[in-house]
Amino acid sequence: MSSLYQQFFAIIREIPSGKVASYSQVSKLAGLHNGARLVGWALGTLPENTTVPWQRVINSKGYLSIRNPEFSVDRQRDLLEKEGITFKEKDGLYYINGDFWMIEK
DNA sequence: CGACTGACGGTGC
DNA sequence: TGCACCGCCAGTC
Repeated sequence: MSSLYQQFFAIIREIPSGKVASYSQVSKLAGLHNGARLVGWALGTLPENTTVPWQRVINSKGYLSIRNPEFSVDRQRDLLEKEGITFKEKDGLYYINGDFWMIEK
């Protein structure tokens, strides 16, 4: 595990319930100019039973773009709805309203 | 060791 | 408005 992982995970753990952050925002907080892909890759290495709130990290458009079967979109949406976040649906894709960003875009 | 890839994003056309 | 291209860093082949 490189310290970069720890950076990402530490930041993600600080996202409050009911709020979300984008991959880009997380990477910037970790000191990278644009490490969005890295954040996604790092999250993909998490075990299924991780304590990291991975569901609170989404892409900058507000869409859930997860593809990993261990962490499906349905599961992510379910977890976030339990935290009070509401979704809209379009063409089979789910996206948030825009009032749930931990950091303004 | 080089090329490719990834839960992405910004820029440019 | 939508799409193609490039960059970000680490891991794998």
